[in-house]
Amino acid sequence: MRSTSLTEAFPAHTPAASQIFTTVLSHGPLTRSEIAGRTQLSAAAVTKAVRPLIEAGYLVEDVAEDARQPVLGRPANPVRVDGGRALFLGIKVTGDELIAVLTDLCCRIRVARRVPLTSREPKAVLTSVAGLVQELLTEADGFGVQVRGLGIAVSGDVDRAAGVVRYSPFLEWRDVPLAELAATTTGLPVTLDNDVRALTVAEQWFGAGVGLSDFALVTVGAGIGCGLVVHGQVVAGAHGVAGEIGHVAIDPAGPRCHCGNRGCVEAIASDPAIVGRIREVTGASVADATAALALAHDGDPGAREVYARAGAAIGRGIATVANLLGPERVIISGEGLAAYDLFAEQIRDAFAAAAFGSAADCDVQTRPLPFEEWARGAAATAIQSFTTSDAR
Amino acid sequence: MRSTSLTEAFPAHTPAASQIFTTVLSHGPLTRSEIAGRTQLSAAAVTKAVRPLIEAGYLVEDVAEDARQPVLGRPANPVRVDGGRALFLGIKVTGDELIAVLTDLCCRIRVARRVPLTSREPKAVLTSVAGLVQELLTEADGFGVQVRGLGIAVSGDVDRAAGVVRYSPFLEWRDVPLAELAATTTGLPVTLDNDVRALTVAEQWFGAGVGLSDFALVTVGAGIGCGLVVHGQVVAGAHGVAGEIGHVAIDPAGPRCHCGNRGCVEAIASDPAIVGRIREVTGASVADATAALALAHDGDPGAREVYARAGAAIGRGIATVANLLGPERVIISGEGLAAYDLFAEQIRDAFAAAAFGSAADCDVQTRPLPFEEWARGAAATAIQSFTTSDAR
DNA sequence: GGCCCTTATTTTCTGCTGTCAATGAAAGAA
DNA sequence: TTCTTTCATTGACAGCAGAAAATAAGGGCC
Repeated sequence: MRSTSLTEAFPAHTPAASQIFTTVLSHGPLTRSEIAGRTQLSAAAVTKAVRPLIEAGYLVEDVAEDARQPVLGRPANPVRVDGGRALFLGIKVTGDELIAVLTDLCCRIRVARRVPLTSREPKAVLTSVAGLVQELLTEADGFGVQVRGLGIAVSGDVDRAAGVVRYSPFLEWRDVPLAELAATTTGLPVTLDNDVRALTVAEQWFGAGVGLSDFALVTVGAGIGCGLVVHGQVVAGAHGVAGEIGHVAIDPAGPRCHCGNRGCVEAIASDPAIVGRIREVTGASVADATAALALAHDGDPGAREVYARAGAAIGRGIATVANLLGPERVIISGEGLAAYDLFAEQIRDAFAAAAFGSAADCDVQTRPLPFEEWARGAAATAIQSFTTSDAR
Repeated sequence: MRSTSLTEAFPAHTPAASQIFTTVLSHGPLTRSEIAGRTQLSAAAVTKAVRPLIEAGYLVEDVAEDARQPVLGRPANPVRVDGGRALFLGIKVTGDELIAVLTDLCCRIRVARRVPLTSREPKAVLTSVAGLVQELLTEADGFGVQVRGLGIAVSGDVDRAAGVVRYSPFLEWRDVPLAELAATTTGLPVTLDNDVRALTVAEQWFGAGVGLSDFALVTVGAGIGCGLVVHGQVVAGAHGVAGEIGHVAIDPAGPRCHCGNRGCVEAIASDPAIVGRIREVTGASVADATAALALAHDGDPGAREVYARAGAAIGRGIATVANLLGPERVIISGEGLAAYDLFAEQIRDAFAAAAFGSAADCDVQTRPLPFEEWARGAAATAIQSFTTSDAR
C-alpha cells in the first residue's frame, strides 16, 4: 500500500500543468520539447510543470529506448503517464445490468465485471452498485494502488455538474441525485454523466478522437446516439439534451418512432426497429437482433433490404451532423456494428449523397467498441474529474 | 481629428481586460462590481483593467442617472463603452450588390450605402469595394473619429483566419485572398468572414444572442442558412463548412435541390423554391418572392399551402438543430421573414413535433433583421478583431 | 581523450496578472 | 455628527510563464 492518503490532491494546480498532463495522457510518451510544441508553452514552463508531476509519481521518464535512431544533439527524455499510479472504477448502468471496469490512470481496463439488475428502483440499483464497487475495490487491493474515483454512466438526461439523473426512460428515473448517493455509499468521489457523452470523453482522450477539436461519435444499437465534441469540448446542450441523432427525422413517410414522431433514424435503424421490420417483411419469427443478423447473413433478401435501409438512414443522419457541424471525423460504433457488412455501403453512399460541399471531406470511420467500452467511458470521466478538479 | 495614430493599439493586453471590455460592450452600462460578478474576477482586477480603457477613451463612466432609486451605501458608478470613440466599416458582398455600413464601436449604424455590382470578377468587386470605402471614409471624417477596421462578409466557404474566400458559388470565386487585397487597397485592417457567421457574431455581441453560450441563428430567404454558437464560440467547422441547415435533407421524396440531393430544407423553403413551386401549383406567372407573397396574402389557397409546407420544412430543420445541439435559443431571421405570418404556425408545430424531449424547451424566436444587418455583422467581426487582436 | 557541434533541458531572472486585505468614498440612517 | 452600508481603490504579494543564458548529453573528428 502506498503511503498517500485519499485526500492527496492531484498536483496540477495550474491550467498549464493540467493541459500538459492531459497532452501526455492522450499522446503517449512525449519529450519535454514536444510537449512545449503541442501546448504552445515555453520549454521552461514545461520543465516546471512536469517536475511536481514526476515527483508525485503521475509521470515517469521513459527509460531510453534502444530502438531509437541516433540523432544529433542531446537525446530527448520522453515522459509518459504512469498508468499504475492510480486506479479508477467505471460503471455503465443499463436497464437490466451493470457493467463495471477497473482501469488504471491510462484508462486501460484491468478488470471487468457484469452484474444483472433485478430491479430498476434507485435503491436497488444503488445497492448493486455498492456491491460491485466493493468487489472491485477488493480486486484493486491486489494492485497495491488506491482507487481514486468512480464514474457512472447512465443513458438519458443527466446533469453532470449537479450529479443528478434528470430523466432516464430506460430506468424510469426522474431527478435521482445518483452521484451524491453513490459517493455516500462507496466513499469514493463520483462523476455521473450521460453514457454517450462518457464514451465520447473516452474517445476524445484515448480513442479515435485524440487530437481532434471537432468530431462526432455515433453509436448504433438498441438506440442511436451521438456524442459531439465542438471546440474541443463535449457538447452537453443547454437543457441537458444534445446529440439526439436518433431522433433526427429523415423521412416524413417513415415508420412511427416511440418518441411520437415519424421517420426518426432510430425508428429505422435501431436494433428493435430492424427486428420489427424484418418480422413484418419476411413473416419470420425473429427473436432478436442476433436472429435478425443471422437471417440476413443467410441471404434472406427481405432482411438484407431492411439492413440496407437502416444503413441509408444512418448515413443520412451522419450527413446531417456533418452539414451542421462540419466535424473533422465521425466515428461509428455500437453493438449494431455487428451488422456493419450489411449496411456499410449504404452508410457511405447516403452520407456522400447528403453531405454538402466540403462537409463530405469529413473522415467517417468505424470502430468496434465492445460493451465494456461504455464502462470505460465512465472511468474516463472519473479520470477527467480527478486530473482537472483541483486545477480548475 | 484625434491625435491618436492608426497604429495605436487597443489597450486590453490581458485576457481579463478583453473579457471585461466585451462584457461591457454586450451588457450595456455596468458598475464595476457587476462586471466583477459577471466575469468572475475580483473587484480589484476590474478596477485595474478598466482604468487604461477609460484613459484611452474606450470606456466612460456614466453620469449618475437621477432616475435611479436611492439605495443604501455608496452609489455605484456604471461604466459603458463610448461608441463614438472609434468607427468601423462593414460590407456584405452579394452576387449583384454591395451593402455597406459605417458603425460606431457599439456597432450602431451611422451611415448605410448600397452599390450595385456590374461584374463579379474579383478585380471589379475590389474596385467597387475600394470606392465604397473611400466614400464612407469621407463620411467618417465628419465624425472626427478614425475608422479602425473593415469587415467583409461573403457567402460560401470562407477562411477567416487566412482571409481567403475558398469557394463562393454566388460570386463564382475560388481561393481569392480578399482580406489581403482589400487591406492593400484600402489601408485598413480587414476581417473577412462568412456572411452568416458574421451575422451570428453581431447577434452574439449585440443582438438576441447576448449572454448565451449556445444558440443558433437561422436565416430564411434566397437561401436557408444557420450560424451556430457552441460553448460561446461561433462554429466554423473543420473544413470551413458548418451550419448548412439549408442542406439538411428532411424528405427523401421531396423536390430536387441544386445541391443534387432531394428534400433539402432549401429546396422547399427558400424564396426561389417557394416561387417555383407556387408557379407549378397555381399556374400563375409569379415573378419573384414579392409577387408570391402578394398572391398568398390575397388568399390563394395553392400559394398558402406552399408557404405552409415551407414553414413545416423550416420547423423540422430547426428541430434537427435543437436535437443535435440543444441550444438555448434559436433566432429566425432573414428576408423570408416577410412571409412569417404565412408559416409561423407551421414552423412552431413542426418544431414542437420533431424536437425530442427537453430539446423542445429551446426558445424559438423571430427577429426581423433588415438587410443592412448583414453588413453590420461584417462590422461586428471587424470590431471583434480590433478589440481582441492585441489582447493575447 | 579533448574539442566542437548540435539539441534537450534546466536555471535564473524578470514582468505581469490577479488576489487579498485594508482603506477610502459616498451616500442614507440614527 | 456619527454610524452603517455598499462601492471602489490601493498596495503588498504570490505565483505563473517567458526570455535568455547556462548546463547536460550525446556524436563526430582530430
